[in-house]
Amino acid sequence: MRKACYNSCMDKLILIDGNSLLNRAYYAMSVFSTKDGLPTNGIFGFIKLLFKIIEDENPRYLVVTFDVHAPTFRHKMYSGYKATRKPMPEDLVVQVPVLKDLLSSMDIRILEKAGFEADDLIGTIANRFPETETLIYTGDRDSYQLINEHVSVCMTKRGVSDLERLTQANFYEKEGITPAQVIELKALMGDSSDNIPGVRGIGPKGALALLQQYKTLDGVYAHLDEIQASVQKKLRESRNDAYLSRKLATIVTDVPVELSLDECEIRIPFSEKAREAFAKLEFRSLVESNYFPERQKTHVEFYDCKESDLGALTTQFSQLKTFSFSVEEEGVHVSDGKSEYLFRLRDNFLVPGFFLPELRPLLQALFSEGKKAILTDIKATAHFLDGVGVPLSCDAEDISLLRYLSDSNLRPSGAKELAKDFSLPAEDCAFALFLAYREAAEREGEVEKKLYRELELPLSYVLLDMERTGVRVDMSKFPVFSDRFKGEMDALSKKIFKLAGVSSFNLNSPFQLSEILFEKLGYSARGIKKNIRGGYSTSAEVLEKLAEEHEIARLILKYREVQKLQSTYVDGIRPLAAGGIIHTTYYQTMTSTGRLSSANPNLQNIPVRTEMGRELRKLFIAREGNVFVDADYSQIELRLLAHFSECKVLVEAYRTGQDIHAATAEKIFHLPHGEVSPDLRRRAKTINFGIIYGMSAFGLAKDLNCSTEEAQAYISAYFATHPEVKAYMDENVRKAKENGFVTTILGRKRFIPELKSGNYNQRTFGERAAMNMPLQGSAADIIKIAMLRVAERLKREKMASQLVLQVHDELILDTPEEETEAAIKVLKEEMEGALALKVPLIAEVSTGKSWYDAK
DNA sequence: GGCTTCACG
DNA sequence: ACGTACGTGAAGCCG
Repeated sequence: MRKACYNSCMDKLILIDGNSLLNRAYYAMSVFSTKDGLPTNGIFGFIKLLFKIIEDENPRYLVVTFDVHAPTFRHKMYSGYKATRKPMPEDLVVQVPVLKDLLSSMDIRILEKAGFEADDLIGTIANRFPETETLIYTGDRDSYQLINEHVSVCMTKRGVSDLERLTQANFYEKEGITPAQVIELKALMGDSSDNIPGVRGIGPKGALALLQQYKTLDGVYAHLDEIQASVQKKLRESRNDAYLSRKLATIVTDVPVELSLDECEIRIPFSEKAREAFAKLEFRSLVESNYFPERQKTHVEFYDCKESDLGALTTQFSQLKTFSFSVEEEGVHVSDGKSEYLFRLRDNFLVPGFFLPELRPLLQALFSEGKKAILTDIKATAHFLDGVGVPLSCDAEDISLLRYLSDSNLRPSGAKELAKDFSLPAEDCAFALFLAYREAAEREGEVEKKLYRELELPLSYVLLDMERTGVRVDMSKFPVFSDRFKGEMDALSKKIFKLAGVSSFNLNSPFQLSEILFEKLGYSARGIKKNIRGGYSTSAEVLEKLAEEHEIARLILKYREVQKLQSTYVDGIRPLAAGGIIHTTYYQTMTSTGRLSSANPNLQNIPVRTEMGRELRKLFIAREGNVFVDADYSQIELRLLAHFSECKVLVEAYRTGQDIHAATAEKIFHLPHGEVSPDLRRRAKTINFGIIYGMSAFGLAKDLNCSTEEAQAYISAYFATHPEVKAYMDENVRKAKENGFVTTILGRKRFIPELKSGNYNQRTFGERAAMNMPLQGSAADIIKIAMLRVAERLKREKMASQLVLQVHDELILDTPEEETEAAIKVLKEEMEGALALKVPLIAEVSTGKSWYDAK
């Protein structure tokens, strides 16, 4: 909400490039529309951003500019003009007039003028009120030239929420030129998206170098003779273009428009007319916000549980059908969609069991059968209720899951943050859940709704059971491991210090270690990596190179391994194993691909690759009289690659049950069948992994410890023998660039805003993510289906086996011994039958008394 | 709190 | 010409 603004606060003017921000908002939101089919995602995103700007900046004045679609004055001057900008998609075009009407209804000043770009209008206004602090919101870097002591630019980066603020103070530091040099730069380098030719043959690098030396275009041409011959030639040939470009790039700051500051003043709350316009667009959640006078009032009532009579409220709540509920530090929030009730905790802090007995009848009334609870996190709420001894017997909706399915890049947010999103005060966080649910219900597409209702929501209950059940650990083994590891570390560190010729140093400090290795001992290895702060890297990769010659590096590697096992897996896990059972938390909304993650402790990264580490799996044991039944999908991501790409070689190999890595080796190394050496098979395996990750020659080379050229040859050979895979990957990237997102086999979406980045690294990262996500995410989809099927079937067949672990492609049951055969059957059948692909899905099952044995 | 390192799929 | 595999969580150091 607009904060009170006193004497210290200067009147601020916000200038918004309407087309630019609408465009960003459109691509940042998933597609949704009103019940009449009018798409509104761009408008919605724009308004959210507008509200955020108002909240963050508290401006007194605000103007939104729009382009009128006609060739503009500046562009017309250049005869070669033709639009190279991507045309607006049709379902965004229709949103433009609607947005303008909406802004008008809010009494927000709109500025547009035929023949002038939004840029020019913004420049004109920024120029006109030099007394006023002015902030320009745009995605157009041309606007940088407008920066001065009273004008700053907020640049939209990826999506819309990420903004970079450029001011006179920080501009040079960030961009390497002054704002005034922006047009000089463009004059030299040009801009294809704006049809500014620039100097043919000079790019960003060259232009920057010239400007650093000669400051301006005039300066460059005044010193032509000093400039290196090849560049000089280009400059001479393109002189006219350069000066024309400079003109084209210069924003007009004297457009004839009439505008006074008074007309730009924003008035909050907005009018009744605006409220109706919002309602018409079905932005019901926003209608309820403080921006409108008619917002349903929420009554916040405080109860000290000790002193209040909760009986009347309990009766009142027991009549409710739907309610929202959130546990916060200061207390428990409940809303009926009209009011907010806060059950404040003594000392404003949640101490389990401290106040709760008094609240139990009320909670029982709320969570009883037949009701519906709107929550941010069903699992967390259920665990909370477990602590009070109240069962969660009613239906529940989970806002976190809904948000996650609408955009897997969103970080999980609690009720308090949702309240902020809706411009509500934090006390109204339960009420915010109502709004969030309504909004999600209004706007999610059918695919998201199905994924929510049929996959993630039921899965959350399966995960809840897994977390409640927990995994048994053998407490007696902790000291055994601890003693062994401590002894080992002692011996290793003594030897290391001796070889280093020092009495001691902190082996766990990469900095101290690098000093010893690279300065005191003066070692160096080919391609020693520097880390960000310029220091030497001591990563395993570097140490392994060093280890070829130096005993000390071998010992340090060993020390590192043992130290990791001790600190993370013994000392880290032991305190979480109170009572001999570990209850990990599975996060269902943490990853951008759809995978689960596990924390406190993380049970998805228990060592397995080295024998010493793998021994730790002896800590995890089945319950008394039980065994673990453990099944993992065999190469599920590669099988999905075969499925999606329909690559003949891959499909054939999987249908006939071949050793896939050996088969790959035969193809790319042109070997006769059955003559693959273990080493070549290993290489092929690495290449197969590389394919899944959107491999680069460099990355593959690093992993194979070979030259980049050699790695590139492998990649070329792979794509030559698997052309459909190449086509599939290219198609993934193409679609991702076109739509802004990629999808899994079930339609789960991941937006990849990095693909639109001007930064090469970000963009190629986006491309790799676009290749990987459909595979990793589809594998996640499939094991989630399998988990639902396994849980359901165990229940249906009244078995006592319990799901206890999920490790991405692996499921583990804790099974009574006499049930072992049945459990194997259930696990294998439900995993393999989870989804029918063009190649078989295979789950490999093993059993054992401990996780170590179940391999 | 950011960086480095390293455990897993 | 330029840095690079995809996705996580946890521990320890250092400012």
